[in-house]
Order: sequence, then structure tokens, then C-alpha cells
Amino acid sequence: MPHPMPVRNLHNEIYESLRLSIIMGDFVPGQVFSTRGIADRFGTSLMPARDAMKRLVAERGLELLPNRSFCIPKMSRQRFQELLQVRMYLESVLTERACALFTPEVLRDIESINEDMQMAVLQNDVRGYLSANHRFHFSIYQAARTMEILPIVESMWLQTGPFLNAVFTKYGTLSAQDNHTQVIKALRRRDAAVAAEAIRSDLADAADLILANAEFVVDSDPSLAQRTQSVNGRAHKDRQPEPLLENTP
Amino acid sequence: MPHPMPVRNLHNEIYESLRLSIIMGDFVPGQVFSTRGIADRFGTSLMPARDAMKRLVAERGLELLPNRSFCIPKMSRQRFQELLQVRMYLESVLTERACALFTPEVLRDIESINEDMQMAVLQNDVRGYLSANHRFHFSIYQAARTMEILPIVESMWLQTGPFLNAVFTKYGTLSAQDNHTQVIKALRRRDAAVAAEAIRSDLADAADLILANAEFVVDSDPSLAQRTQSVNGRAHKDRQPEPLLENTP
DNA sequence: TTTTTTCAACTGTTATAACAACCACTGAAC
DNA sequence: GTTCAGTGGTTGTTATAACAGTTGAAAAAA
Repeated sequence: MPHPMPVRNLHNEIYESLRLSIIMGDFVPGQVFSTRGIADRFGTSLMPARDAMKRLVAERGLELLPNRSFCIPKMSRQRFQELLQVRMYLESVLTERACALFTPEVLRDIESINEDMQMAVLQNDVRGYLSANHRFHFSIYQAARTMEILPIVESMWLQTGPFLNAVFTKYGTLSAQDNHTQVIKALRRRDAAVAAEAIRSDLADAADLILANAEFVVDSDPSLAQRTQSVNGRAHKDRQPEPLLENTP
Repeated sequence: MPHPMPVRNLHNEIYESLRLSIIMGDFVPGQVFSTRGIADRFGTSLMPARDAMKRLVAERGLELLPNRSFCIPKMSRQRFQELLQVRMYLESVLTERACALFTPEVLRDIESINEDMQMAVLQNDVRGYLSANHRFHFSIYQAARTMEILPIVESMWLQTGPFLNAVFTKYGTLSAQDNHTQVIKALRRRDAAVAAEAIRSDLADAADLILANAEFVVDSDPSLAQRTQSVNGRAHKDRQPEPLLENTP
């Protein structure tokens, strides 16, 4: 959240809910949305739903089809590698900064989250794993206290979210625990270089697994014509059921 | 533009116009805007103006005050340095990629733009200088053909725009021609490393000049209370005249 | 059966109006 | 003179309705 005093708006609630759903992989790449559909699900008029979706488009978590609705962007190998390159740089920078600034309380949070994650792995709880992984990383990144880099990284996670989940639900949870414990150990010693390198390894390992196992929706250069076609076929009816979070009002 | 087939919307025209005005420094940091004011200037209803401004907020070119209007974000030394760090990385990455991909036509464009810029410097034409500088950089960045990094860099320019101008109008145009000719020479030889380094020097030199000469509006850690206060005093009346571009419909 | 045309249902966009929150000012009370 | 409640005008937010463009499938023609 960029704003310390969050405003209680309808479109803010829709935005937060949709954003979480996207990051947690509740939607599948190519899935189509309509403003009216979202408004109906949340029980509001068009305007708040419209505001939320346009904000997500600006943050690149959604995409507008040429003259049509909104959809979850598809992923290509090239796109994935570009995102990875930027993420590895920015998230290691955040980790370095956090290493000098974090409080003991933050460290305790991170350790607790890491335990949650190990528990989720043991129970094969994909959603719990993804949630804990997200909280683990952003607890560190928020400790870096930079309001310029953090929003970019949040946008990156928004873009990789739907695709990450599509892979992890297929191939089970990844054992990224080694990297995470390495991060924690480095944080304890306030060793910025090692901590940043561990974060980089974490991202690189996950990316390797994905690049090896995932079939990408768009593998060649994604021309507009290719991106236009919906994975669900027709856009109007027979749409994907649009699974939302459980906290739908 | 992220979208090859730009939609002809009212809010898109307002967005483009405001965006250009922000980048070209027509607005001063702290300046306050109201939706109705923008709508009046463009002769539309509230909705398109609202859409455009909210999009600019998402792209961090505007900021919402806690429960009030929109404003041009203020700059602090810390913020400026964070932006610089990210820009130096991302823009050098784009330059490296562009070095392998650019066509002879693009190179001709860049050389022509560079001549325009030299002309503007001779005539002390600040606006022409800033415009040419913007086109110079983004002609290169667009040649890199990455739709993941380019939007981030555009957001960065949107954030540095208002502040850059406030400095350049005071201290005259900067002689960045050395770096630009270095870039062109490196591009001709397709020497990615040298080209990227020249771009980095270009950014660093401009930043040095700014950090040395500019008095920052917010110098200490910008708490919310500080950011809230308007540089124009009262928000409702006696507002800054809000100079817009000449192409106001 | 195949092709073309038509049309109904859907899409996002925009305008308008009503709303509650907020702020600067005014005027009355002390 | 100072303080404080009131007030008018401002703000963004939301709902509703009308609009134009697009789509897909049914209906009509070949």
C-alpha cells in the first residue's frame, strides 16, 4: 500500500480482492473479465468495478483486449525472462537495503512466516505455500523502506502470479526452503551481499523449474493477433467460471 | 504506448495530454488538481478526467492527498537517488538490448534528434531541449523491444519530469551532448557495453548537476504530514494557475 | 448443405445527478 | 479580542441511464 491511511472506498475493496486473487493464482492466463460481471459479483454498480480493473491494467496485472474486455495477460518465454531479470536486480537491491534497516521484530516475523511455509509444504498446501512465500519476500522488501522500488516489484509479482500458480498446482510445491533459510541466516548477521545473493538464487531456482516444466501459452513473439484470441473461446458466453476469493461480499 | 492500436477515447486524450505536460515539466511539484477543474479545461464530464488522473496516479505521475485532490508529487533527495539508481540500471539494460536490435532507420532518427537537441541548446530553448532529450532516449529504448521494462522506465520519467524542468529552467540547459554523441558512436559500432556506459554517464551527469544545485522541496524523510501540505497554500481557491499544454481542445 | 444476412445481447464509454466528507470562511457568543 | 459553532462551496465517490461498437448465433437465401 502506498498510502498509510487507506481510504475506505468500494473500488479499493474490489481492487484489493482482485489483486490478491491474481497474485495467488486464482485466475488463469487468458481469462476474460467484464466490468459488469465483476460489479455483479461484488454487488456494486459499474463504476467501482471499472476503477479497480483500470487500476489493475495500469499496474499490468490485467490487460485490455483491443476493443473488448479485460483479461489476465498471457505469458511467453521472453516475457518471463525479462520479468525475471528485472526482479532479480530490484529484489536483491531491496534485500540489501532491508539488511541494514530491519528491526528485530521484522526478523521474528520472517522466521515465523518461514515456519508457516515449511508447514504448508509438508501438507502439500499450495495456497498456503504461495501465501507464505509472498509474505516472506515482502516482509523483507517492506523493511527496505523505499517507496520507489516497492511498487515496481509489486507490479512484477502481479504479472508473474497467475503463471506461477498454474505451474505449482501441476508440479507440486517447490523446495525453496534452502534459499529462504540462507536468507534468514544472512539477515541475522546483517550480511547484505549474501542475503541478496540468496534472494537471487531463490528467484533463479524457481525460474529454472518453471522454464523446464511449463508449456508457455505464447511461445513465439506475441503478436497482437495471437494475444487477442481468448483461451476460453468465445468471450461473451461460456466464460471461465471466474473463481473469486472466499471473501466476496 | 503499450497498445499498438490506440483506442480513441476521451480519457485517453486527456491522459496523453496530461502525461506529456508532466514529463515536459509544465507542472510544479506540489501543484494541486481537481477532477472538475481538468474536466472543465478539456470540456468533458467528470468521468474521462477522472479516468485519466487515476491512471496517472497508478503510474506514479500524480499522487492522491489523504482524502483530497490529486497533486504532483514532491521530490526529496532520497527519492531522487532511488529513482536514479533504478533508472541507471534499467535504461542501460534497454540500451544494451537496443544495440543488438536497432535498424539503420532508427539510427538515422536518433542522429536527427540529436541535431535538434544541439540546435535547441544553441537557442537556449529549454522546452525544445527537454523534448529532444526525451525523444533521444526513448527512440533507443523502444528499439530494445521489451514491453516489460519500457513501461517502468516511462513511469520513472513521469516521476522525474516535473522536478527536472524546475531545475533546468533555473540553471539553463545542460551540456549532455558529449554523452549523447558517445552513445551514437557506440551504437554505430554496435558496442553494447560502451553504449550502456554512455547512457549511465548521461544520467549520472544530469543527476550530479541537479543534486548540486537544486533545493529540494522535501529534504528530510517525507512523512505524510509534510507531503500533505500544499505548496500553494489553500487547496480550493487561489490555486496555481495550472498551465496546460497549448493543445488543449 | 453452404453461405450470407440480420439481429439481439453483450461490451466499454460518457454524461448527469445525488451523496457524504471536508475546509475556509463568517458571525455570534463569551 | 478570542473562541467556537455554523454554513456555503468545494472535493471525490457512486449509481443510473443512454450511447455506439462488436460479436455470435439464429434466420434466410443460395
